Amino acid sequence: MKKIQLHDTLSRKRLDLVPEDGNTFRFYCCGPTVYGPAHIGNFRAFIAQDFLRRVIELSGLKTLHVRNITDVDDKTIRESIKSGVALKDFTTGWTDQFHKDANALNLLEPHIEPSAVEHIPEQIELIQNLIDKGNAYLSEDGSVYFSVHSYSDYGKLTKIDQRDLQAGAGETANDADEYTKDNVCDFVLWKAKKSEDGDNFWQSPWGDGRPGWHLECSAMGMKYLGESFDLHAGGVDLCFPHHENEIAQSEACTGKTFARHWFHNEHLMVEGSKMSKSLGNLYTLSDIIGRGYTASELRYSLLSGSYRTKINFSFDRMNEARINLQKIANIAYRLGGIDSYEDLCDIAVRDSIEMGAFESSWGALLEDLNASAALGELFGIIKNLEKKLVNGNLSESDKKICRQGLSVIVNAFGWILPEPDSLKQAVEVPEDVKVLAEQRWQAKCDKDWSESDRLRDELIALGWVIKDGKEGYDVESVD
RNA sequence: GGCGAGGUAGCAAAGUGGUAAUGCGCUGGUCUGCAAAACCGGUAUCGCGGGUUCGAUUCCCGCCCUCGCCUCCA
Repeated sequence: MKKIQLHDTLSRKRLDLVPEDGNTFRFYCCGPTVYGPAHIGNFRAFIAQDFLRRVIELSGLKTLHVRNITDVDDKTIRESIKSGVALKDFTTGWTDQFHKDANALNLLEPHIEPSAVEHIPEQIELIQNLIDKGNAYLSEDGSVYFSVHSYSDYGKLTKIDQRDLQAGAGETANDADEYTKDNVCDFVLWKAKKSEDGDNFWQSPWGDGRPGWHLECSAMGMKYLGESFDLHAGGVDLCFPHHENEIAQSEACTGKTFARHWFHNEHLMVEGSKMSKSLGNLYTLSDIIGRGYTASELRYSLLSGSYRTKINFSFDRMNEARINLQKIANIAYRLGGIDSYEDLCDIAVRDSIEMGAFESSWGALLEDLNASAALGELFGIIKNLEKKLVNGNLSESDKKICRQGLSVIVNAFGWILPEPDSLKQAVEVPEDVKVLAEQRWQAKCDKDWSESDRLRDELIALGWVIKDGKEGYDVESVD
């Protein structure tokens, strides 16, 4: 089977995705900061990562997927204190909520989901290492900073020139911290205890305090995936400074390449601008469901454009998702259903999966997860298949292969399909509706068109639509 | 100012040096008493101006516009 190709932010090239150990693809995703409900923009990132993982696994590779929970940082501490709940309880509540949403969106569970607050010893060790190597220094207030000057490759991910950093420093510096830094671009590894942090501090060789945000991902990534691993993922906004800093502190410490491949998804936009609380254009999964849409429809929407392109969220887009998912569900039903993800992965590990007519759609996914092209191919294939099914030109063995091919595509996108239309007719029709429908059919048979049309309008008003056939009719619920 | 993404039909969105997938919508047809549903078909010369080329939407140069990052952020 063809290799997966994926764009790499660091080299800015499309590269073959190959696990370093030739066996298991090890990757790290920056997880949620659990201080409130994740919004659908956050989920775009997690869905993109899930999509990547599914394609990798369906192509026959094993993965080791680590996604952290950020449960100690400025925001979690601030919000927990504001709500009067202990940090641990506060973050546990939002972590649970995140899991519920992730589950509804059919995200595969990461193999390891480390919590930052439970890895403080590892973070302290990393800091000590950096101090010993001369890459970090202690400031007067007991904080520890990473010295950007000490790492000559600083800025390689986002192509930042150190001179530019210094030039821009005067404008972007945080006044409160400025005097403690050799260079304003130095970033904090260990934050000295402050009164506003309440009880949320830990002991360290440099006094009480807490770890800096950038550090946790380096510490946990290296702990679970090794000093060098296959891929690191996150939203584009994390490129700088978060990932740039992760690279600096990790590589300064180990002298090895931190992540071999960088995967960044673009933002989700709403009404043409970035989703944010201040603009009031922020949606959570609950908001979407409250509007009558399903999590799967959201998932379809968020994957219907390239992960590297901004997507403008809209309810028109959600409606389109609904219609298309229904179309896919209908063909899936006619082919005999969808095979489970686990079964498909089992086959993929042993052998390449036969894609049959769906080869072109799958091929598009292997080329930098080209979802748009894959969907384009998919609908073309579906159209052909329907024609064959109608004409009875699809043999049982072809049908079986098609079912498998479609199953791979459906599972790669991770859609949970709705009931096919043909099963929806089984929905219980109320007696009075049945009576009206029967009366209409009679009127129609009697060629009493005005009465027939009147009864049909009446049924529509009740929310039922008549679909006439040659020998009879069906009654279906509108929507 | 620095870095980055993007401008393709009403909307969404791929793609390619040789006259542009796909989905929604719209529209014509078949079917129907008329509809609905279904099926068949139609629907763009690719931001603007130059250049390279036999030929550019696709390559190069300039310009305009949109958006993101540069402070926390998926």
